Amino acid sequence: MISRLEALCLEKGLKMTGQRRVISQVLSEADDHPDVEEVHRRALLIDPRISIATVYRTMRLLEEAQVIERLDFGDGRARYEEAGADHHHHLIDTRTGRVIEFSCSELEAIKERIARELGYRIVAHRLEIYGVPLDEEEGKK
Amino acid sequence: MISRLEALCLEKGLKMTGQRRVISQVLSEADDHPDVEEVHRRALLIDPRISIATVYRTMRLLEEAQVIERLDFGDGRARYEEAGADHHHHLIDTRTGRVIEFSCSELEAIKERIARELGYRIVAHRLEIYGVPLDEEEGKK
DNA sequence: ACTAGGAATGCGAATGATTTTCAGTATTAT
DNA sequence: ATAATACTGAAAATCATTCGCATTCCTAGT
Repeated sequence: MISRLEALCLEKGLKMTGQRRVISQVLSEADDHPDVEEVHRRALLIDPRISIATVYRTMRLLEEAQVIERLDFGDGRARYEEAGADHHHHLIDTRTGRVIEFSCSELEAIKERIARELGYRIVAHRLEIYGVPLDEEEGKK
Repeated sequence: MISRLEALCLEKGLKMTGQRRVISQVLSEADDHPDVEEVHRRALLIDPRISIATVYRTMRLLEEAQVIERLDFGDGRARYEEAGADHHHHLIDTRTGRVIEFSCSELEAIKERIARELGYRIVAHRLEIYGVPLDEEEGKK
């Protein structure tokens, strides 16, 4: 069967190879924000002959085709998620690395307004909040 | 004379060496967002015997001491700015790389609210908008 | 189906930013 | 001043990512 991302790739006219199919499947099934090594690890479970170089190449390809989005949580490696319709942002738990997604239409509106006031059209943007759980804070007292 | 950042370092009890003084001066005088190589280049004009390794070490030291802030505009190298009192964000011109700073108290309030709703206390956050000038858009028509 | 030809892959080497190692030097408290 | 300790320069080491090249795999054309 065809994974969600594979279908998207076909729509965009990308040549589909065995390894791209596997990587598309991995990314379709992911509900987190894996880095390249993690994608490779998961891909190897499906087909053990995929090289990390191919994963890097494919991630770049998919990013350029806007099928996935590259994220950066400041830890030195790129993370990825499916390029969604909904504009959301990330709250990163600095203790555990857990990532919570959220979205806020007010935020979007304010951003648009700020860009317009500065004379710009937004081509991309990102908001990340790094935080620690409130309940753990209490625990420390 | 003592540069603004050098004073800050002294306050924080950092040992002040010749090269740290030079780097502090460079950073105090900068009104842009230089990367490590650029800081090194400017430092060399003041004292030609400063090594890039020392610049890297000092930038990290100053970042940890919260004297400067590390930025990341997605081009693979770290940028820095003086850690300011005012919470501002960056709009990056994707055509020229120019960086415009802006701040918005509404944004701050919304972010705080979102974090609280998710059960977190903010320890850091960042918002970057990447855009192209509106007037250049018109020119293309 | 069958084949040509241009992509895609795998491997290892190359890159670019950053960190570390280590021997020598400078800084600060005494 | 002096000792103890931290800092520096230079080069080697790392880490994530990209590239070069020989081989293999798709896709279009027949």
